[in-house]
Amino acid sequence: MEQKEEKRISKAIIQRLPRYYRYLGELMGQGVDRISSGEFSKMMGITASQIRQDLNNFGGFGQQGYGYNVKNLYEEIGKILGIDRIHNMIIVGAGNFGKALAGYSDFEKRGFKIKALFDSDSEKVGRCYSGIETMPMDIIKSYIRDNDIEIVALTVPKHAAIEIAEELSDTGIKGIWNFAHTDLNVPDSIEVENVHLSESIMRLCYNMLRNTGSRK
Amino acid sequence: MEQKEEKRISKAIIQRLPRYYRYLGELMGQGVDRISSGEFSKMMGITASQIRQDLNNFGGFGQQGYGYNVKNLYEEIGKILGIDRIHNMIIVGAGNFGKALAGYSDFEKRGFKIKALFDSDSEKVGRCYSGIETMPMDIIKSYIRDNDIEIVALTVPKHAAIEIAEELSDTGIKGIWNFAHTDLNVPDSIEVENVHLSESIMRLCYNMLRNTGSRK
DNA sequence: TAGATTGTTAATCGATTAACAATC
DNA sequence: TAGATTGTTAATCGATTAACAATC
Repeated sequence: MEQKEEKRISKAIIQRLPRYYRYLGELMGQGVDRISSGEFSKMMGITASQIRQDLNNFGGFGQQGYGYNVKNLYEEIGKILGIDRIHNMIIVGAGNFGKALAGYSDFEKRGFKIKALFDSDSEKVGRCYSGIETMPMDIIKSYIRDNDIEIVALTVPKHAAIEIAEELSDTGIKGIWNFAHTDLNVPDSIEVENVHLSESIMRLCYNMLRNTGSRK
Repeated sequence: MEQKEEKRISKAIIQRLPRYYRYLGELMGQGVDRISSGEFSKMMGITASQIRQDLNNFGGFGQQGYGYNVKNLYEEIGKILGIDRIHNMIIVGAGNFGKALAGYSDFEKRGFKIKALFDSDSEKVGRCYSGIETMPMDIIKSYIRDNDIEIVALTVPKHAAIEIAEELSDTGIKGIWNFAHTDLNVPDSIEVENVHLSESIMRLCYNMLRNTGSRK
C-alpha cells in the first residue's frame, strides 16, 4: 500500500554527491561546458562506471556520444541535495566554534542562512558575531517557530547537546548539525549529521601510523 | 618478497574504531568493568557480529563466556589508533576556525599537542589565542623540523591550502588535517583527513529532504 | 559441569566495476 | 554514417550478518 516507493539511495552515494557538486562548480568557474564520465573520473579519482551509476539513480542527465552538460548537472545535483532554496539555521553555543561557523560565509552561498546564535551565558547575549546576534536560550523554542528554522547547529558541550536536542525535538526542526562529541537521540523526523572532530583526528592518526608511503 | 603482509583493514572499520573508543571511554567513566558484544551492540546500534568481527581484525581482546574488559579494550584501541603517545601539531590559519581549534582542549587530552598557529597576516603574528602563539609563515618549514611536527591542520582558504600543502610536502610531516573546501594533492607519505563542512551540511540537507519520519 | 559469550567460518547482502547494446 | 559515450545489465568484489564450534 506504499506510495510509488522511491529507489533507496545508499549512504555511499550521498557521501559522494556533494563532492560531485563541488567539482562541477569548479568546472563551471573554469568555463567548461561539458564533461564525459571518463574525464570526470580522472579528475575525481573514481571510476567512470561509478559516476554513471551514481547519477543514474536520479535520472539520465547525460547524453550518449556527448557526456554531461556541466551547468545542467550542477543544477540537477543542487536540486537533489535540496540546496536550490533557502534553509534557515541557528547556531546554539556562541563559543569559538559557534563563532567560527557564524563567520563562515560559504554556507550562505549554498542557501544555509544563519539567523541567530544562542547561548546560555548572559554575558554573550546581545552581542553580535559576524553580524549575527546572540540570543538567550529561554526564547529558543519560540524563535524557531517564528522564524522557520529548519537546522540547528549544536556547538555546545556534550551534556548540553543531549539536553538541547531533547528539548527541541518537538519544535518541527528538520535537522541537527551536531558538533558535540556524543551521539544524539532524537525522533526519526529529525536528521542528525555529526561532525565528530576528535574522531576525525584519530582516523588521521591511525592512517599516519599505518602509512607505508605507497598506498592505494 | 613483502614483509609478513599486515591484514588490510577496511575504511569502514577505521571509521568505527574511534566511536568504539568513545563509548568505551564513557563506560569507563561510569565504572563499568566488562561488556559483552551483545550489550555493546545495543548501546551503539550496530550488530554484535560486526563488533566481534571488527575487533578480531586486531586481536582476540575478548574472553569466551565473559566478554570484553572495558579498560583493556579501551587501551588496546587507543594503541591501534596510535593515540598512546604525543603527536605534535600546528594550525595554519589563525582565522575563526583556527582559533576555535586552538581553543579545543579535548585534542590535547587525546595526545594531540598544538604547538603553534601560523598566519600570513602580520597583524596576527605574535598574538596568542588560547595560549598558543601565532607565528609568521616564512618560518614554518624550519619550525616543523625543529619541533617534530607530525600534523598540520589547514584552516585557510582553498587556494592557500593547495599551495601550503604543496610547500610542506617535503618537510617530513605525516598528516594534514584539511578544513579547506578542496582536495589536496600530496605525496603518498602524507595522509590527508578532510573535514569538508560544506559537504557535511549538504548531506544533512539531502537527508532532511528525503526524511519520511520513519527510517531505519 | 553448565552457561555464556567469544572467535571464526559460511551465507547473505550490497556496492563497485566491467562490459556492451542503445543512441546521440 | 561513424565515433563517442551514455544507460544499464551482468560479473565481481567486499562488507555485513548469521551460525556455531571452541572455550572460558
